[in-house]
Amino acid sequence: MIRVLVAEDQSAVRAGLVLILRSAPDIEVVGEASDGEQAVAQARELRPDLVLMDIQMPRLDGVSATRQVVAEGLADVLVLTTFDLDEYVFGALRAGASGFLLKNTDAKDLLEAVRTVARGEGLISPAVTRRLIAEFAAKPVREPKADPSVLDTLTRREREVLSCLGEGLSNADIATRLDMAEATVKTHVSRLLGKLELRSRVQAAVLAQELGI
Amino acid sequence: MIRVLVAEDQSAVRAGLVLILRSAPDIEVVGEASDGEQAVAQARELRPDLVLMDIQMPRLDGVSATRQVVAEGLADVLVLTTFDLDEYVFGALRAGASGFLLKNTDAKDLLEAVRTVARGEGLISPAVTRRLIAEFAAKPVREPKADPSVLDTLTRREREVLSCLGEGLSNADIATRLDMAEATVKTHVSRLLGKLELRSRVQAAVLAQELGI
DNA sequence: GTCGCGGTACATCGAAAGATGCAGTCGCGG
DNA sequence: CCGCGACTGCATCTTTCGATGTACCGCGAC
Repeated sequence: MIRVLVAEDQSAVRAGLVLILRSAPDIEVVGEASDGEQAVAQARELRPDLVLMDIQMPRLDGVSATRQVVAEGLADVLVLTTFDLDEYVFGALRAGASGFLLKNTDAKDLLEAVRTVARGEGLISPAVTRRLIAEFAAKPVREPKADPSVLDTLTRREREVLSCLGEGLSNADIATRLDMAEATVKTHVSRLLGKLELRSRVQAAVLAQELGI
Repeated sequence: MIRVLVAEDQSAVRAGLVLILRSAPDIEVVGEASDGEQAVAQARELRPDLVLMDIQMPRLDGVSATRQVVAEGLADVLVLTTFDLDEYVFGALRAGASGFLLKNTDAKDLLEAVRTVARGEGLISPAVTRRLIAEFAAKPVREPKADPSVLDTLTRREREVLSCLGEGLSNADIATRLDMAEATVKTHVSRLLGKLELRSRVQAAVLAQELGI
């Protein structure tokens, strides 16, 4: 039995969804929420297998609610919306949603989608999939030249300094932020340059950038 | 009528696919190819609506063939493979495939997939979708803060110097590469720092990185 | 022409960065 | 306990950087 929580602010739509879900023998609607905060609260309380989440909701929007539910590991989230705006799609997926459906999906497909996500798989409306693919393909390939393993040779302090270098801070700035003498900052800079085989803080900053620090 | 080209090196599998496709009244198999080069050639010749493309093929693999077909705008490509290796999936999608199916997909879903892609939408096997989402979500958000327009205020020489800064070169290094006195390099650095409202070459280097220079 | 202006170029000088030596503090095995 | 090594911290000294003033050239406006 798949335990589902329905989060949708328009009661008419919510009733329709619940009706559809109840029609399936293997699906149980364990709760309903009419805004994002309720959705998160009920997810904590009821521990459903899956949350059917609308995006447009008062108090806490669906994307934020999704982020929270996923972050706490409460349930998988299947996002449901009327509009397939890129902003919504990508926002929801980044927030950790397992699926993204448009509301024009018919009852049969909705049930199938719920089962698919409950199986731990992912699902996206075909109309949206193409744009997701396009977005994905457009992503620059993560240059693997920046090897995170070299960071292992650095001490914690050195990593902190490196991070600051990545922001373009001067030694004095770093000294203030990390609360140490400028001379000490220089020591750390010098040491990490040696370990990373770099010749100046500029190269260190570039490296920090590539490593996403 | 959806005109389909089937590209698959194993003749038994290919026969099976053709059989399934022919069973649909709205789908027509206009050609078959047993390797990647044939697939591209036939796509050029026959101009199908869609190419059903296997990944493992001799002479030219499916990903490369897909890239070529898409680049020439010949047809949409639906990739079909036995293994859902990340390498295949991401490679195929980057190459411009509109869909990605596993071979364990049943006949009904295969036909539906063909129709979906032919409609201009996208389609991905549920088993693969979740990983695609994960991969997508993991991508760092491309910070748009780096505004290429600020570069317009720089002179050619200053842009050249900025580019060198992005590589982490010292003033002496830059002087050598651009064949000018170190003092001159300093002038340019100083000027571009002013124009870009930066406080050190380190920040300039970081900016150059973000701008992909 | 010649005046102004933007781009390029160089020299000087104070400020910052980087190398180096050294000291205090942990934690660990002998 | 003691020695040892790794980490952190600071001070001194040389190198590099960056701001500033100046000069030359090419080009369009006057």
